Amino acid sequence: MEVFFELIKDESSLRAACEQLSKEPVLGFDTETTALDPYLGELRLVQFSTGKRSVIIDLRLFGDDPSSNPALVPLRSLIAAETPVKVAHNSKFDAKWVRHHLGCELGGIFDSYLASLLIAAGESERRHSLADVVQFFVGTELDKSQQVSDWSANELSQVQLEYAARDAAILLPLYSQMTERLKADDLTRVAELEFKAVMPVAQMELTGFFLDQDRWKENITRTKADRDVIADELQEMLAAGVSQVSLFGRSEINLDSQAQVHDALTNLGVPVPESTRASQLEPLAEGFPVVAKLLEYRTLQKALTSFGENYLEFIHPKTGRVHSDFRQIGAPTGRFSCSNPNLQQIPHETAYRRCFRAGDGRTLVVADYSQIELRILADFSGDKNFIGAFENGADFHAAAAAQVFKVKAEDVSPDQRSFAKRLNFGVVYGLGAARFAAMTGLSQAEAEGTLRRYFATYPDLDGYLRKSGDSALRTRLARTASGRLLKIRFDENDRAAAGSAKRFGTNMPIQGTSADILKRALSLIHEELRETSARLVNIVHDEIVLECDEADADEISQKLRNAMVAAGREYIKAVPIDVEVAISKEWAK
DNA sequence: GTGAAGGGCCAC
DNA sequence: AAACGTGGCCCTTCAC
Repeated sequence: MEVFFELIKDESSLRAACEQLSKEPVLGFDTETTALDPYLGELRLVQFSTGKRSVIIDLRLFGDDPSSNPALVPLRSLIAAETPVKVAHNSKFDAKWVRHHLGCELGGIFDSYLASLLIAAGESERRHSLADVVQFFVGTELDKSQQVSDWSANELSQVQLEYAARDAAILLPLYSQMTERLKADDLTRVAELEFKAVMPVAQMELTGFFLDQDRWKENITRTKADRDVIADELQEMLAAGVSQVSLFGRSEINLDSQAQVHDALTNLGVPVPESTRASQLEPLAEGFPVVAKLLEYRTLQKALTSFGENYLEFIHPKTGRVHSDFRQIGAPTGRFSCSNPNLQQIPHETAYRRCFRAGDGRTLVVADYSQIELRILADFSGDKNFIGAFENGADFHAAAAAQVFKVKAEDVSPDQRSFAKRLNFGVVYGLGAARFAAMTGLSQAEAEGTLRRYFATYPDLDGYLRKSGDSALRTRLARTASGRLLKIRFDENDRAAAGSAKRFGTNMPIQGTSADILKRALSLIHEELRETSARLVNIVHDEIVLECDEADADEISQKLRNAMVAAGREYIKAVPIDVEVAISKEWAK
């Protein structure tokens, strides 16, 4: 593929080129950088393409700090503008570099990577690299061999420039194919929702979250000491079952080995179930102190291995903060995933959460949706009683218990509330009587009775869940409120697979609508707080954490709440949206 | 040494 | 007859 390109080296040709480009409705957009981390590398090239012609800007020729060079004003305006639309593949990457090195936002995003994920609708075997997506939608081969070439060389080779030009150019035919496909699959609305969330996420990754090293290390030291004591005691207890085989005193077993622990427990006469997971062992803990000790060890060991030194390695040498990778379509439901490190699985205990805190003179604003998935379920089902429980005061689970067990609100027993709560959460996932019995200690018959009673109280909820599951099985499709699509694949001869597919198909619209709402909130917040001291630092499915100047905290928290409620109302009409907001120096409530 | 699978457990 | 959804990441085990 021959691509004509112009290499921009000076201010006047840049101004002329930007003027021309700004008249286009759509541009391919790409960057070349000397590293993957915007804090550690140079933004070397910025490329635009109309498809026929590409423009390559060599930023090395515009000074050491492009963000303060007035010659780049036309470039920044073009990049930040909502039109032309900028088609980019994984635009979060380019947005971070542009934000950090040019000091402007990337406006008018059409992201071919996110679009590809939406169209794939959960088909996990599909790949989404630019080359894969171009192959799939345009039908041409794309050579990516220059992607890892040396973009820090003083003189870029003709081959490199042609690669840069072509990568931007291919995005135009890709755009026209993908927009058609998005329309055909009724995915335009959710695509727009995703594209508007890119910039907030890019900014969040750049900002990072401050992790207090000293506090974190105190945790490690304390946990290590506790773990060592427990490990010794556990070895001692387990040795009773295996000591005969060793001539050299006590034989150590590997406490982290499933198989060895299982054998040792069996030798001690413990009736170990097939699995030694905590939920299986818990009933044995009372009768067998060694089992209790093992569970104690596991908790401490988990804390040390998953939430220990490893997190400290992620503190950035330049910023002193943790910059995780957030994938905005991390799950086929549309939920985010987070890694390196995962900030969505920090233990709830204060000892851990308080390590994530605001910088000096700053404070955190922590907001989360109250029972958002249950509200979505209430709205979707239209069940009058279920909706009513949200309107009957603050304690939803108690209100539900009163309805299910037909008692006055003030007469709800702790057990009744607990049953109702477990059912409320469980029904979203397709909880069955056996599991409910196992988790509550009820007999199978009692569990079945309680489930029946629950669904008798909420007949339209029952009806909705049945209809939703049946439809998922029949059509093999599910959608969220924004139109996000899931294709469900299963072998219909495999009953377990069909059951699993049915539960997934039922759950996806609920979980996915929650993700829709969060993403909508992100873009509203981004707009609303653009000129303020507030920065997004973390998101956890139904929770948003901002950091701002202490003086602004009240105002920011108001705006955050308003944006989150407004986002919820766009999708949920029949049930009030409730957001809890806290202002705190630490990420602990 | 490396990588995949399986078990386990943290979050929502 | 079925067995509660989504992720990331740790460790062990086993194959290459």
